[in-house]
Amino acid sequence: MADDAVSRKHHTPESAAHDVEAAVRLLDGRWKLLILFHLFDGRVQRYSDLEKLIPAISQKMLAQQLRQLEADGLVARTVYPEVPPKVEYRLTDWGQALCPALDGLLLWLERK
Amino acid sequence: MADDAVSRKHHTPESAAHDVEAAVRLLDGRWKLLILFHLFDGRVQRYSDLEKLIPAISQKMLAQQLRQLEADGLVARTVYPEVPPKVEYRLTDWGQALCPALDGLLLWLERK
DNA sequence: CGGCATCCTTTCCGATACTG
DNA sequence: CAGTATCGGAAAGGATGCCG
Repeated sequence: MADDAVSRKHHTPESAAHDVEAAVRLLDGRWKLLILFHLFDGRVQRYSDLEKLIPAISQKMLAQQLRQLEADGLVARTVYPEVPPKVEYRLTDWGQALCPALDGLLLWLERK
Repeated sequence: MADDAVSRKHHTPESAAHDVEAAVRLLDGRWKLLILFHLFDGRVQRYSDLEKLIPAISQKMLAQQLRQLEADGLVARTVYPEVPPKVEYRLTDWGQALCPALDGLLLWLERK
């Protein structure tokens, strides 16, 4: 058996393409990568912090992209029941683990 | 100054996001990953082979996605001046080098 | 065989206004 | 402060027909 850390799912061209597409779809959307890279250093950011860090984004898109990242399990959202409201965003462990994978893409791009 | 294989471009959140977006855009398009994974094993495929391998794709999209992959340097196109025409597609070295980077994304996805 | 041109539908996204 | 609601334009993508 020895079916441990080394074992990998078997992929056909179709299944590999399907799975990579699923991964890419998680990153798709005009602003998601920008948001992620502002969280990769482990910082926790408030909604208004992200608005300042990404000046060109509209509130609609910021909220929408954050909702999707949260629904997909990359970002965690914490609401503090205060007045005025305070909401913080940070990466999940899994979201943080995306960083080296994206670095692989950067290395590939630099190789061009 | 020992500025060799270890040296890396310095990235801000903006530049890293911008570069990864550029990489993702090369893969974006409903069918590109499917096409790439049918070429990753080193096989050379004719236009009509790809049509058979990806039955759901329209001719318009197959041609368009192949043009973009070619323009972006991932795929090489060879035309044989015969009647009837014969056109073959294969990965460039750089295109082939994308495979391990995508595998990193697969590993990340499997980790979920 | 290996396309390109055209039309049409769908999805994405920016701008703006409003709210607990 | 942290969103939601609505509108309209732009862009991606599917269906179909024609061509060297």
